[in-house]
Amino acid sequence: MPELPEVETVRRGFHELVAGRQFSQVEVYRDRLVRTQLGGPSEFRARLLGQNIEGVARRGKFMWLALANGQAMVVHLGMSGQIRPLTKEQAAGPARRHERVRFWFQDATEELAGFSFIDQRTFGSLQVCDTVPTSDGFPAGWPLASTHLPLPAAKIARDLLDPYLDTAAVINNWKQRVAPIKTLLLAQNVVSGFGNIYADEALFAAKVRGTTPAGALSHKKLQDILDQGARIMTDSLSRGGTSFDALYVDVNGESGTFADYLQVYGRAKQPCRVCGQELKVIQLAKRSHHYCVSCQRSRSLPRLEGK
DNA sequence: AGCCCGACCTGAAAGC
DNA sequence: TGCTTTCAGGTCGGGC
Repeated sequence: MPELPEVETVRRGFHELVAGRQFSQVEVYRDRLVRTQLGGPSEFRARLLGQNIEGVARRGKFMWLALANGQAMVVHLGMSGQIRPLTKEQAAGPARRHERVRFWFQDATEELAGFSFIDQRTFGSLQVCDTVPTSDGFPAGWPLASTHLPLPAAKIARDLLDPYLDTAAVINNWKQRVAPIKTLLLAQNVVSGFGNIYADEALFAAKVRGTTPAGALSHKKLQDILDQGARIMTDSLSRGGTSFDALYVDVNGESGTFADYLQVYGRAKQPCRVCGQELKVIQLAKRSHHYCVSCQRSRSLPRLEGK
C-alpha cells in the first residue's frame, strides 16, 4: 500500500518520465478518479492541454506535477494507484484493464508517448488546481524549491523525510492530545507519510503500544517514534518500498522488497523477532494494529489535570 | 477543535 | 462446486 517510501519511489520515476514535457491529450476513462476536480472531467482535461510540466513534488503521500502556469496536478495513489509509461503503440491502443486516465505528450517518441494512471480500487485521485504559499515560507514539497503548494495539500503536514519538518512542534502537539498515538500517526495533519504499515513498524521499534494516549508518552518517547519512523522509511525507500502483491509497483512495474524486513505488520500469530512472543493484531481506530505484547508494554491513561 | 465512524471500491480469500 | 460474506486500505465528510 503506498505510504511515504512507496510514493517517493514512484515520484522519482514519475519525475524522470514527465519533467520538461507538454500535455497534448488527456482522456478520463473513469470519472470517479477526478471526483475532486472542480468542473469535473472536462475541466480537468481543459486545464492540462498544452501545459508544460516542470517536475514532480511530494509531501507525505501527496504528489503533484508543477505546471509552468503556476497550477498543479495533484496525484494521490490511494490504495492501488500506479503510474506507467506508454509506448507510442500502447498509447494508440484501447484502455487496459484498470487503466483510469491516460495522458499523451506533445513530443511523443516510439518508446515514450505518454503515461497512464492505473488504479484497481479507484481510491486514487487526480485534480488540477491553483497553488497557495506555504504557511512557514519554506519549500512546499520534496524536492522542488517552489514555496507554493496545491490547495488540497495545504492541510497536509510535512513528512519525516522533509528537511523543514518542525519535530518539536509535532511533539508539542502530541503531548496535548489524548487520542491513541497510532491514530495520530495515521492522521496526516500533524506529521504526514505514515500509513498502517509504517505506523505499526515505528511503534514496534520505539516499543510503544499503539493504543497509548499520545499525551501519556514522554517527550523522549515521542521523539523516538519520529526517529524510528524516519529510519524505517529511509530504509524502506532504499529497497524500493513494501510490496505484498502487484498493487504497488514503481513506474517500471517493479515491486519493492521491504516486506521481507517488516517486524510486526502482517505477522500476527508469528513469533516476535526480538523476544519470541506470539505477535497480536487488534482493531484500533477501525484499522488493524499489529504489536508484541511483551516488547510494547501497555501504558496507563494520562492523569488529566484540574478542571 | 478534537475525536470517532461510516462511506467509498475492488478482487482475493474465507465461509457456507 | 458455486454463491455469499468478509476483509484490506487512505481520505473525506458528517456528527457529537
